[in-house]
Amino acid sequence: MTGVDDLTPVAQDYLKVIWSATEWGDPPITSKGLAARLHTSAAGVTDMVKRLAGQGLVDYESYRPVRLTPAGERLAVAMVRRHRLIETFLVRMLGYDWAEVHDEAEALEHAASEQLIERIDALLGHPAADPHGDPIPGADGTLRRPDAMRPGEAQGPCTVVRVSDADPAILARCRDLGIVPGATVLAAEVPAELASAVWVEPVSGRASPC
Amino acid sequence: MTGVDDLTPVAQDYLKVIWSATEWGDPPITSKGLAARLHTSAAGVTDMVKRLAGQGLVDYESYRPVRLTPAGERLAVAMVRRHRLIETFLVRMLGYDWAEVHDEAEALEHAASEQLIERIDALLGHPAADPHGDPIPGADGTLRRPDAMRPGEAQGPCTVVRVSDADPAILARCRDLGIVPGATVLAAEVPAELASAVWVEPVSGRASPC
DNA sequence: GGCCAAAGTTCAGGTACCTTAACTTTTATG
DNA sequence: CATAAAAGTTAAGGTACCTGAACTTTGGCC
Ligand SMILES: [Mn+2]
Ligand SMILES: [Mn+2]
Ligand SMILES: [Mn+2]
Ligand SMILES: [Mn+2]
Repeated sequence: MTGVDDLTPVAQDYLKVIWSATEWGDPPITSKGLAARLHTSAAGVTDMVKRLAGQGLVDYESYRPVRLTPAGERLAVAMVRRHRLIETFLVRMLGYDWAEVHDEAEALEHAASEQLIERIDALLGHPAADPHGDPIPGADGTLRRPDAMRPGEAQGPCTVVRVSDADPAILARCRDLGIVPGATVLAAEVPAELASAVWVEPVSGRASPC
Repeated sequence: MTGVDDLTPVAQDYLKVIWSATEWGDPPITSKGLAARLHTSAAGVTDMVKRLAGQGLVDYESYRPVRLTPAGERLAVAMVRRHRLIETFLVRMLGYDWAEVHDEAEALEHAASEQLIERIDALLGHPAADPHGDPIPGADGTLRRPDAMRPGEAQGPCTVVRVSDADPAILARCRDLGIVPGATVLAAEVPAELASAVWVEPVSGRASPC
């Protein structure tokens, strides 16, 4: 199990979802969560998770949440890198809207070769984050996680760091309100129903006194 | 069976290979030919061809070559369009060499959405041919087949129309010799071992008397 | 026209992934 | 802490694709 393309597309998606579940502080994912995100049945999840455990990619005990092994995590991060680079490419080079890019990347990530991914990365100038503000892991697996908070936990002017790409409708609304990574907003002005999808960082110290 | 993404990737490849076999005047493909091109066993081909026949995409009689039905041809041409647009995109936008582009396109063609294909087509300015000179079918299935001949059948200065992309080594040699679509060569100067991979068109009338 | 090699098919069986239905374990809660 | 709902697993079975081995058909050749 040396590289990501020794895996089936389904296995690639499982690892990616298991990894992503904990990226922003949530607990390890359960069978139910996997079934929901992968649009499959709970029975199918049990089946597949056992296969992944057999390959040494996840640690699994019956009736317990799934966790990645170091080997599984390495491959999961490689898939996340692929996904986010492809999303960035589609938005920057092909005019995709950030709300529609996810599904396309979800399919392409399994078909792109390592070579294509590295060419895209170079062409884009090694971007640090995808269109939603999610950090893009390096080719070596390194990942710089921004320490961001929810608008409810912050005060005053904040830089938008990330908007969850889980719901295209929320992305469209945020785009219309100018709530996009890099933009400055007042924490209190983020609508309540969007707040749980938005991560911000208070504008630092006395640097930007506008 | 309305669109190409109602098919499995394997079915997509079968249709594309069956169609491509006859593109340059060769007879309908046999089981052996399909097995060779698709890197699978003869038994697997029989199995799959029956499935395609069951879906009304091919006409099939035991021990006879396979032919596409009109429905199958429509979908095959759509796949050829995808493949060739992706090849063109990879060469023009991502710096791929024409000898390495085929395998990448072979995978991406199954993952790209119709929307992505049309965006690529527009971004490239609706190219008429792929990097090897193979004509790109229109979104409506129309295809203009250039009437070209082999170097052995021509005389004097010719425009290179197409180089078969079946063998990357031949592509690399042709590239080094300047035998690329659009270039002018003397028919007699195309090396014998490359001639069967090259299609040319005599430079017309007295137009280019150099 | 019969024979034989090549081509093609059938058969038995395997893997990955998926489903529904029945069953078990966990957990929440009164 | 008993119990019911929720979560999770097991079991049985299905589809797509694939393989090797045994068998059948085809087509070229003397
Ligand atoms: Mn995916
Ligand atoms: Mn994203
Ligand atoms: Mn393909
Ligand atoms: Mn080509």
